Amino acid sequence: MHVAPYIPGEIEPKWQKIWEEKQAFAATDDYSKPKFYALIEFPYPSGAGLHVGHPRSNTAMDIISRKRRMQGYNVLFPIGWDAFGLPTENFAIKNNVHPAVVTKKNVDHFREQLKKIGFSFDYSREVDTTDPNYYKWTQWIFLKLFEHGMVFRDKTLVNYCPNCKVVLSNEDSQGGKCDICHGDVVQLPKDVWYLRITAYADKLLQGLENVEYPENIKQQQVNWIGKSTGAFVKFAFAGLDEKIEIYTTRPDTLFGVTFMVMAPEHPLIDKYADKISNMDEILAYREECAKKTEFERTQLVKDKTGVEIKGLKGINPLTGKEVPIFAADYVMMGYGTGAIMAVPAHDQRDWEFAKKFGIDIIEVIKGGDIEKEAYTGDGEMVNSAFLNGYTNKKESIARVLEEIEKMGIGKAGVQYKMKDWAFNRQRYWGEPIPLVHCEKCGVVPVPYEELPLLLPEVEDFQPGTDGKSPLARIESFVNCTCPKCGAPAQRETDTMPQWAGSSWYFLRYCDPHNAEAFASKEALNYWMPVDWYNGGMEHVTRHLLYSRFWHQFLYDIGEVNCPEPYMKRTAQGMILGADGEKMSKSRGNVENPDEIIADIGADAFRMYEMFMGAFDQAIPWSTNGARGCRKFLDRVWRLQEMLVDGDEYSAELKVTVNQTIKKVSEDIEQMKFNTAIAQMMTLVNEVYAKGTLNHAEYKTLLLLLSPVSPHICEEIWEKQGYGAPVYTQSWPTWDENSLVKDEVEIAVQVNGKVKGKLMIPATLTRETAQEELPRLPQVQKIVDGRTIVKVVFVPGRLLNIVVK
RNA sequence: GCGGGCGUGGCGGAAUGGCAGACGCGCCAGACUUAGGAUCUGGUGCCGAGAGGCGUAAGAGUUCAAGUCUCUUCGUCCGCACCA
Repeated sequence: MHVAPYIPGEIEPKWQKIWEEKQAFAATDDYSKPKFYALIEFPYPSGAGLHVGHPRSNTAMDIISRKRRMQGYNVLFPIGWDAFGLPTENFAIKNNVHPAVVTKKNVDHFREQLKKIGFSFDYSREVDTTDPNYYKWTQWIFLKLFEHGMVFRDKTLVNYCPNCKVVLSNEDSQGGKCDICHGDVVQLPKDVWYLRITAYADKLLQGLENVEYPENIKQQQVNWIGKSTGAFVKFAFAGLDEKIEIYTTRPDTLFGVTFMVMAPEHPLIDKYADKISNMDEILAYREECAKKTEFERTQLVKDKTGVEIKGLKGINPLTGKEVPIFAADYVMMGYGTGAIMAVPAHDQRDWEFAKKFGIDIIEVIKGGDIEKEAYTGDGEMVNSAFLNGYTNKKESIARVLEEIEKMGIGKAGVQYKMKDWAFNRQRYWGEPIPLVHCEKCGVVPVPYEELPLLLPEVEDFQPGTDGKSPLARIESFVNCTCPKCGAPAQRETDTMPQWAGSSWYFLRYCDPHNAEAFASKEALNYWMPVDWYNGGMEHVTRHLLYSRFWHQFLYDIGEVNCPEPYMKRTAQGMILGADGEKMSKSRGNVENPDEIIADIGADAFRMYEMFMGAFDQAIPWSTNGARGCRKFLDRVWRLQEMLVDGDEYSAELKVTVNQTIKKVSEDIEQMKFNTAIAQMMTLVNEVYAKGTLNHAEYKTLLLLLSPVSPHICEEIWEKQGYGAPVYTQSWPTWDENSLVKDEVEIAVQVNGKVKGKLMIPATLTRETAQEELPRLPQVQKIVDGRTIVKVVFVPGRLLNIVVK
């Protein structure tokens, strides 16, 4: 029988329309069924549209979702738009259109592109972070955070991008570069709203123990949080009624302190400026440090700089000895207390500084050569009064902590590298922060019933040169009455960062149209936590941390039922350009999915995205490789010409079909899509070698292939009259007894080297095989008269004969 | 410096400690044909005419058996980085 050619351009739109009309993939509110919540990071709808890298995550979770539906789960696989953000705003400014107009256009384009790939999203649950019905609840959660003391205002040095004219969080300025424009970030003193994420540092760490994340993701989060344990110790200033607190992880080396260092910006320097004889020099040094670029701070690390603070001396609280104090930029204001005790004998940085400035080095732990470098290992304590003779770091730390606590000069403590989350942005296209500044009452939250606090319409979104948001120029927005006392007051005019809306969107999907709450308790109890969340590595120390923080907070105040939002997290590898470089417009190596789909069809595109290599690894795009997948689908299509009757698997194909069901079922769960697809190719190759296949075999192949390439499977299924659509069918199961052939070929080895092959019955037991196989003439020939010392038989694999 | 990976054909990559290179791309040969970005069949790690030998970054070790486990070295990628 001859079939018409396979034309994906015709069948794909046809099935996409059918799925849409039938609401084929809408999650139901039948809470009695087992649920499966599959999540991908909702896209930021940029003007550039999708490139072939974006759908990799979606395709993987789409395959898993489609399979789970066929396995009887009530699957929630939603999509939405993370649409607030600076790129849109910058585009809007440049082209003089409203960001909302740009956003709508981009969202429509993204949705259209995604639909063309045939993802089984539940579009009825779409969310959009810029929709007032959505950001009402972003603001609501913010107010809850405020109510519980998790929001505070502080004037500190902040990361500021002069190009984007915006304050950035630590997470958004990693490596000293702005996350949006990649320009240099500078440190400026500024009044900023912070979210107290550090209060959740320990919970964020502990929570990792109960979730299934890859080790590298856990490690990155642990490193980012950067917990260290140590002690806070107070050193007095000689001749002054003032103490300066330092943080150290090595209180056991207190007797080795020969100087102290303060960050150049330390406020105590200013407080005692009149006692300092070289204040001019210090101010000049401070200015010099502020000008240093990130490159100079990190790459020229070895060259320590600093200035002695003349007129101030520290007193070692254990010895009473006076030590000099320096201002040096290897100590930073943002970590610990901004001041340290320096122990050059046992800290390499202090050692380098001491060498350069000619400061004493006192050994308190034996075991190294402190003339050559600092010794940080274990050893016998010396020159340390009551600590002398201790040899174990842990014990000496415990002993000294006991002593300083008794003396009231210090205490054990912990520090984190993670800092509180700088939360306000001086820009237009974000959620307005629902706070009011009242002269009498201070900062007053907008009442819950007034939410959403709408983003006002403006003519001009240019960021202010005065470091203020464009909202500050709109008098009708700024001027309001204090919700508490009714006096005239001013609104906060900064907006929230892009990460706000994405910190809880997975909760809204559970019940997206709810007007009374961000989601009903019933919906949350049923759907949460997310069962499987796939996304990019670039979000590990931002979105993934922020959203865990918000969720843990909502759990603590009883708004959600589970402490961790995501049970399992996986990450896809990046798709690189054909040249092996990251895809970018400037390199000209971007592959556009629309063109690929026009060329080979969405089904082949989806398949290649999964077949090209290990899912979690970066991989270069190859259009020829993608065409190989199209060739395979052509072969699957032409199987229609080879059909014969039969409701049961044929004897010849039974084993391979069962193996394929098993391998595809198991590999999909482990995201080993490439080997799952390879196995289906093997099956099809075998069918071509045989020349025929029956309906039972074809049906199974179509069911197994349907999560990867759904359109072609539906079309063949319909053409062959196999009944209700594939997406409503059950996932096939395999028969354990049909996984091996009756006769198997094994390798015959001598001393571990393959010397020949042998066909044996698959049922042969280990005992019988080891007994009888060596006696066979063909085996004897290989052994060649040598003495057999040992025989190892591995069923289905090999026979190894150890000879002398 | 700290943390986490990864090193296998011309290329992308397979391999619960058990026949290295599945599957695909590319390439070679043949068949077929209303010459196509078709399709089908066979071949394709390296050396060698062949028998055979050698092969998973390098070296050692454990084992009947190592790409896989252990140690050392080298290379490479990612993240953080003067974090006291």
